[in-house]
Amino acid sequence: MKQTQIVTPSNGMTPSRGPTPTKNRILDAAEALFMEHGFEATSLRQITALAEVNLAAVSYHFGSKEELFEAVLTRRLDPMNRERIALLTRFEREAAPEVLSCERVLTAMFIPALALARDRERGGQNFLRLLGRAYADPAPFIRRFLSEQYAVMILRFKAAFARSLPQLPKKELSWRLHFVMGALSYTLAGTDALKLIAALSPRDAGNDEMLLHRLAPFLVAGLKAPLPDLSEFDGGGVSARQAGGS
Amino acid sequence: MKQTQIVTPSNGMTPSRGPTPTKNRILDAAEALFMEHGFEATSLRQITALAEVNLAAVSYHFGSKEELFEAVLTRRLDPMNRERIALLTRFEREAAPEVLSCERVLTAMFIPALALARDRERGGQNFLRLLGRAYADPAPFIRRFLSEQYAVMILRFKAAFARSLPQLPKKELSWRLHFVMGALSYTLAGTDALKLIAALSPRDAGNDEMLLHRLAPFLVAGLKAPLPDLSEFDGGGVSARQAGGS
DNA sequence: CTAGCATTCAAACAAACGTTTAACTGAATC
DNA sequence: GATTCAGTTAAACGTTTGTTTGAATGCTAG
Repeated sequence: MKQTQIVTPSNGMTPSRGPTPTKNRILDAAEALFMEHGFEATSLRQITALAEVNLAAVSYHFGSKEELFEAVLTRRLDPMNRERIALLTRFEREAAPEVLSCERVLTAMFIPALALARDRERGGQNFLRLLGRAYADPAPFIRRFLSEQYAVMILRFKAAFARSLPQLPKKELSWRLHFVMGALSYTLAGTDALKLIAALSPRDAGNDEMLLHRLAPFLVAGLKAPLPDLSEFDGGGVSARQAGGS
Repeated sequence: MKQTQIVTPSNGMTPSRGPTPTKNRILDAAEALFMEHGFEATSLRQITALAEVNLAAVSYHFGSKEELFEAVLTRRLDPMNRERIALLTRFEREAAPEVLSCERVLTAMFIPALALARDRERGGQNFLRLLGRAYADPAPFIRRFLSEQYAVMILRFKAAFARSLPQLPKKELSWRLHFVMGALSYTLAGTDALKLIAALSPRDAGNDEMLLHRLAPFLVAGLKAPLPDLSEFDGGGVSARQAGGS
């Protein structure tokens, strides 16, 4: 039926006669519009109009609007997370037998995101905002998709962080990683939101590179923070113990 | 035409014959549904069905779907931000002539949010998630509304933070406040997202109180972090150096 | 009683939605 | 030259959307 995968004849035989592969035109348009208006607020007609393809092409190539959305995310997310893991592995190998520092682990998370943000040619800047938005979206299919996409990477990095912060209980680390992801995705999502707080020079806003370099020390300090006093929670009912672990 | 303000006869004259003021029923239903599905994905028909009122009542009482959304936010946000400012002022008065500590300023931000999270009777828990979602929404009318709602409070707190962190340049403080708001709203928005990272006991998830007590030390440490090395940005070149670390 | 007024209601509005259909294209395969 | 099949197309599918209308309702005041 569908699912044919365009051939992309990178060798010489067929001189790539097609104007542009429809599938990619749709993905590019969808990425731009999903980024700007979100999933629900973007219609397939807007997408196909911008992509200059037929409306039915979406159903044909992707099946549904939801599957299109997943394809838009996968296209960039999958390589980025793969890079993150590869980078972390390389860092660990280079540092061996020393344990990786917390900063270094965070760096392995940031560099691929940074590279994507810089890759203006292929949507970069905008895509990270789309991702940040997806993180806050409660739609079940988005949540399911994201946790599947991120599960491997998160577990890998959680283990690395645990090694570099041995004094931190497992549960506390989980929370702090959550905060890290929060600040990161919110920061990436909210170019507009910046104006809420800051009197920033126009040069600064939209400069994701500098942004992430400012974010990193903030997060590292947070990760290394002393443990919170949760005594008031132990006193009460079912005892929210703080995971003796270490 | 509209805008009549229900009388709420709290005294004895008319024994409150109306079953429930329509306006509040709509607000409650809208809050619950906007929280769960977001603004675009929630229809007025879902709202009026849940509220058990006529469809046209929304247009009559609020004018439009967008104005209803703003009313839902205002109802809780306005008092909360007023409380925040009042609390900060009280703290400052009590501490005078000493400067307020960074923790203390953050506490003034958190306590009203915490109180709202606890107020289960009036939507609390769910509302904070709705708010976190709104923060990530790029819809112009939402962005405009939020910055109007927050402008006063943010400026007030920014000044307070500046006093308690005198060594921090203004611009750096702006960024860090942005990160703080990011971690906060993402954390409040993402009860579901928690499961992405953590192996948390069911008791823990959804316990916003403990959550904020874990978040506070994380953010204080971030606010107090040493300044980042931004020398590479002064240089001018794009230079993808990989963040010295370790 | 009557007039005024705020509120509710069922019904309808045009517009836009995601998805499906069936006809058609054009190049490759036998 | 007929067949096959991935790809494209215009048109229509049945829903659902936010908003508007005009008549009904019930209370308050003159």
